[in-house]
Amino acid sequence: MERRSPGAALLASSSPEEEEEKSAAAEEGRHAAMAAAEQQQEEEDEAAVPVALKKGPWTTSEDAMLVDHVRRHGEGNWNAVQRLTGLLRCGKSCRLRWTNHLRPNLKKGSFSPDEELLIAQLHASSATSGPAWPPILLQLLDVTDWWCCVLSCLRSVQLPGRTDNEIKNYWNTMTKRRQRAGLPVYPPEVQLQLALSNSKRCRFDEFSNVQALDAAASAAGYTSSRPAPLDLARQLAATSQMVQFLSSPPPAFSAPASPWPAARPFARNAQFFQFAAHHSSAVSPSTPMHPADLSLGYGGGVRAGAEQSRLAPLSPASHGPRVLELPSNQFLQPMPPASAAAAGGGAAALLPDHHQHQNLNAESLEKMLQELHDAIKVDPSPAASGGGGGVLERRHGGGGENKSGGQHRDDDMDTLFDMMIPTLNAPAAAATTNHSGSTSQHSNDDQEPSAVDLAVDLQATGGASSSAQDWGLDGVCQWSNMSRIC
DNA sequence: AAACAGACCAACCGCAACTAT
DNA sequence: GATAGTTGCGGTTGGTCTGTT
Repeated sequence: MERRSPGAALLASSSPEEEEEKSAAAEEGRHAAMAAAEQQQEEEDEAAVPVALKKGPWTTSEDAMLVDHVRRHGEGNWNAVQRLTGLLRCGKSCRLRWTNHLRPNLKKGSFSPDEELLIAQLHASSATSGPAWPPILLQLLDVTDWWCCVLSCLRSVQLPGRTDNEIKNYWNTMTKRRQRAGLPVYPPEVQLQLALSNSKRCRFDEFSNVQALDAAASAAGYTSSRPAPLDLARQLAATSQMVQFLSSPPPAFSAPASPWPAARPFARNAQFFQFAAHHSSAVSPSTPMHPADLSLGYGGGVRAGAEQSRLAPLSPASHGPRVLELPSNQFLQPMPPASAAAAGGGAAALLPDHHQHQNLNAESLEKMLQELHDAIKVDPSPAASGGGGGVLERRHGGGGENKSGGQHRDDDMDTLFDMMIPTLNAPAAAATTNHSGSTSQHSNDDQEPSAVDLAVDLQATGGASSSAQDWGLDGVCQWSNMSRIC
């Protein structure tokens, strides 16, 4: 039951001729709109009467005006839309319309089993850690928010093209349905995840009891149409690659003080990686944000000490032609390989070759990650560690010395590697266990992967998100995927 | 065929957090 | 530090579609 909005139809791909016609029509409409807007502005100035903003469903012409506005000015500053285009919609409504319907690379249609499971996992973690769908691994590992942000890179590709609203609606509907049916909201593997989040010091072999989980899944009413369970284990395995890479060589690793507040970690993360052109708050490639800067921004909004503690550019390529941030590069603007790699984050590095996007240069990605690793080895400045110890210190009792926070970070990292490294050291056996167990339970399931390799099987971790068409749009890596989970 | 209920989804609202001035 | 503007998130509502009776 897929219903396409007028806006979706507006953005649907078509022939070049049609595109030209559309473009011309849009241009014409834009001029008319601009003229109307100017006239309206004059009238408003004269009358000084507040304009009655329109509510309710959007029309195609309104969509066209909004799309054209974003095409010209980029995302952000939504309240200017009404002023610049004459669109009788409040900025909030414009943002919502763009985000949920007009934005390119939106994924419509029903959720796949992979996505459903991921949503359950993400929701389960948010149930224990607060709002904003935090990374599931944060609760499992209790690592610093810095790591939270790194791991968010992985999560960002899990549900590409899905909007908050879409996920929210799905979740509300699904939970209502399941509760009405007397079934548990979370699938068994997510319940296990919740249990493990309490124990924290879980080990990989705790994930290997696939048959028991599948039995529980059947008992709980989850059908065999979903993929093999324990994708969480694969996520952990895939994530551990990222973690291990970033932390190599492990003894020298030193994570900076937690730079971001616990809430909305991913918004911060997106800012960290995006390049600015329009948005005032974005980070330009020539002025990369050091975590310490951000830590100073925590609470006080100050970026003192930025000059002496600048993070080296993630990649030399990031000095290349300036690319627009989110809204603009979605309009098929080329992206430097390193930028594309950054957009892909660690997850892209974990993609099997046949799943990697053509623009994702493995070497540049590796280089970027190495630079990132080097950057996070930089000791946080006193100001940063003192003022921005922030989340970590609060998590561990708050107000502690920097040294104390560092010790906690060490503990966190011990926990992290204690869990992660065995995943890498013994992936084959575990994969075999997982695979065989799953196959026995899902022998009729066409979605069962033909070969399970914990070290590289990101397809399982990201579900449908790992396909090339989901990751890229006509050769452009989807930066919007970095801004949120959907 | 009509009426009804449930599901789905777009849109709005209120609040909180963040940022710039 | 105060304030206004901007943005994001979660809850909620109302319209539309679909399946059932």
